[in-house]
Amino acid sequence: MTGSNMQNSIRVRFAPSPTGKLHLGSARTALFNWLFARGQDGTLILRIEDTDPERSKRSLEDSILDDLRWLGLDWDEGPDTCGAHGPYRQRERAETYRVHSQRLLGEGKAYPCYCTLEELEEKKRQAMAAGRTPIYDGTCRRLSEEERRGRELQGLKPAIRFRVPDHEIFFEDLLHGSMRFSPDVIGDFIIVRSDGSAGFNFSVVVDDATMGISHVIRGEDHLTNTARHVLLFEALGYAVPLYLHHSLLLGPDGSKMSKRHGATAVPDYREMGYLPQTLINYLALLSWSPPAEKEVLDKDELLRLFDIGDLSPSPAVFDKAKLDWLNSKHLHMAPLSELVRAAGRFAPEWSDNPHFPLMVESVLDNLVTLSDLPRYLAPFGPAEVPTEQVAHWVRSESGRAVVEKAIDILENRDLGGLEDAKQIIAEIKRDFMEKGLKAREVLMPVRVALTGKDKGPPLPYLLVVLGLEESISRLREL
RNA sequence: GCCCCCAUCGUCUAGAGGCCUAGGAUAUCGCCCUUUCAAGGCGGUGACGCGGAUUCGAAUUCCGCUGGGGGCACCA
Repeated sequence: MTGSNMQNSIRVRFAPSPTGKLHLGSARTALFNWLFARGQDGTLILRIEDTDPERSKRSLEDSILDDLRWLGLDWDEGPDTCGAHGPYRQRERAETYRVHSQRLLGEGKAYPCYCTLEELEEKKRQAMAAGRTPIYDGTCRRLSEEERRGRELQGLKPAIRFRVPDHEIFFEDLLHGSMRFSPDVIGDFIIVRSDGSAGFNFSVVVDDATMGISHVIRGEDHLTNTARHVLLFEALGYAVPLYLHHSLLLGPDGSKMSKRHGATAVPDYREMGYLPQTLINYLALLSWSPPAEKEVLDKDELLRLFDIGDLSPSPAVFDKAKLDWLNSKHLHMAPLSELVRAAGRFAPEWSDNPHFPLMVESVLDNLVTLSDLPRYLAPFGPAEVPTEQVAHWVRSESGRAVVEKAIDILENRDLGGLEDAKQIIAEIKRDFMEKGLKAREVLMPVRVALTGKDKGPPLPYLLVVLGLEESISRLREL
């Protein structure tokens, strides 16, 4: 990834965890960060939050990077680059976390906690039952040195908890304004697990601090976590970054979009035949609207118009119908060559045909996604036996006459390209329309004779792709 | 349960006290165009959650309620 050379102090990050494929909601977060960074000449950092050894998979990291590239969201520093603030995988940053946690321990801002998982579970259950906020009760907070030694001798491996100070927490959110949290609702939280690995809240803060992150742009599900983060920044003596929590992406039922809403991963949409520019455009339209009323935008236009401060604070429901509409728009905007390249895998049985670009062009108006291709391209295949409903077109007297005439014209003409074909069709049409037939009474018999169907691409395309010989032979077969 | 966020057509949104008998997009319905299917053009249906307060005047400000969402892990 090549980055901007005109970097200033604006540094933002996108920090996916490789526990699943790139989610649409994550992609939207990535897009907001990207638009902000690229629009401000800032630096975009890609950080892999793989601290959960159970669920993190390297193959998923690869697929996330792959999907980000497919979307055209590039980064300046990340696991695949050599940046000054690396490494960019949290699992490779253990030493940094260790140093920082030791510091907090040494300063008494954190303490070892020997409570077992079972004990904690029970405490939580009791708190819930009693109607209290299920936060840590502070059992290990005031353990004496002796008590600690005692537990160590028992062979207990402590986790490290942050000692939440007894003062209110304030921070500004760029979208939500002033936020205030009481320390009573927070409770000492784990910063290092008993296996020695850093917890999420801790590694995020240490990384944001040591990577020089200036703006943290993330989903609103992190809004309450931010209170903890601010506390950690302060305890560590680092400057608190600016925060912006954007709205969440919702499923049709109004809850946070998740697997049970169906396809939620970027690669799912890729496979369904949506274009990357569609996804980018659509994701940007959720919680944001362009100042002019033009909604179909490419990445350059987005970059020019988008202002992260204009984001709406209220959540947005993902609407596939509008995504479909947008995709058909982008299908029309994309250069044919690009489309043909992307279309190949959706219509492998056709992609080697020298007329493939023409075929794609002929059905463009019908497509919602590229996966619709085979269905609409079918008329280019072997002719079908006409069903009863369509057979009448070629059985009628005028229908037969039209077909005869078409054969006659085709036998005496060259068929070089689309223009020739258009002329041929026009000629057939002209002849019979002068005799009082309607256009459809002329062209439907030809269509049915050629394909056996009453639906399909414009006739000139059919002629060119089928070729003169094949066209004539199909007309004759009738 | 506690804490936090949010609240305009089904959906995405415009609207920062009078320009709003609330605008656009999508979806939906109808008409036109059309060799088919589409695409396109035109038009219709459709929303300020409720209650107070402030004000000459509130979708727009304030409070309460209701509703929805998120968080409260040795997940991220």
